[in-house]
Amino acid sequence: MKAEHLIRNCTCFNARRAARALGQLYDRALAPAGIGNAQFTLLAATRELGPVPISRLATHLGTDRTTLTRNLRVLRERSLVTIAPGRDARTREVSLAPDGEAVLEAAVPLWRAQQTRIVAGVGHADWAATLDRLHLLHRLGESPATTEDATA
Amino acid sequence: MKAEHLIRNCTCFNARRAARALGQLYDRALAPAGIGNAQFTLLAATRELGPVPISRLATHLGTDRTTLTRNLRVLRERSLVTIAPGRDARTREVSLAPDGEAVLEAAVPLWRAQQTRIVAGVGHADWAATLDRLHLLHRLGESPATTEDATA
DNA sequence: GCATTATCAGTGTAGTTACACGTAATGGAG
DNA sequence: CTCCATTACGTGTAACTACACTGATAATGC
Repeated sequence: MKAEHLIRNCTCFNARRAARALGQLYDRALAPAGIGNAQFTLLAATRELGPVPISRLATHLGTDRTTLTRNLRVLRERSLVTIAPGRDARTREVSLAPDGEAVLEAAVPLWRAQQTRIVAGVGHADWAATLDRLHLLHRLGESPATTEDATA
Repeated sequence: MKAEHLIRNCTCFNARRAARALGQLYDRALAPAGIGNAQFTLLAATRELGPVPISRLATHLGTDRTTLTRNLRVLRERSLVTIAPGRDARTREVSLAPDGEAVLEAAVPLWRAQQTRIVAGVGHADWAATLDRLHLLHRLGESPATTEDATA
């Protein structure tokens, strides 16, 4: 951990750089469907979770709630999702609109092709392990404390 | 790869979610120094590379060149970096300003503490492997083709 | 019932990110 | 020396991201 190679070893920098590169890659793959990787994720999650309150969606996706509010606005303006008040008057529930279903159907094969290329690039065996690492990093970020250093 | 758990297996989504979580974690750790993780990276890279043209910095950090232009503007307005024309009149070279040195010096211990927590959380042995995975993902994103599928 | 607390959501503000496009300077080919 | 491809850079536009703050509704305690 010499000061000279600080960023080369920074977990945060490397994770974010990898995420940027993958984001661009998936964005280009999904371009024919007219959506980016973030929107794809949002549409897919909405389809999976059915009518779902925004906060629950945010928790599920690991994004800030207010970020989701704005990201949903873009999809809503394109009629890809609908947002309606829930039974609890505080909540607003997100649903996949017909146009959103169509776009998602067009996007899934494009996503699958790109995903397959990545899995092949990493190698099938290593890919599962890679996904596990990403899950672990996410979990470490979510639970900031982990106060017991586990004598590591 | 059932359609139901599409995002759960998406390499892009998981990488970006992990990056978001780590970004927030490092942001909070660096807050006392008055900078975020992206700015920390930028300052550290500038110190390492000395007076450096923007494009070279962009290549080095894996960010878009135009993104760097704007991110540098923020640091420049805070007098953390200086930007001067290079010998080649097309280039503009970035240098770490005195204030930037001070901020960076204050930030490094904060960074190191957070970095250590992450390394401990992942486990020393696994951490190196994790970093390798992130490097690989970055590389896969950078070279989109990798045309030879290696019979995978 | 009423006050307090907790939950859900939006806005103001600001930083990060990248594509499409345009501009200026360099370096060769002729 | 001139023309042209290449290189380096900025701007317009738009999306993604999150914190601090605010308002509205629900749930709980008395």
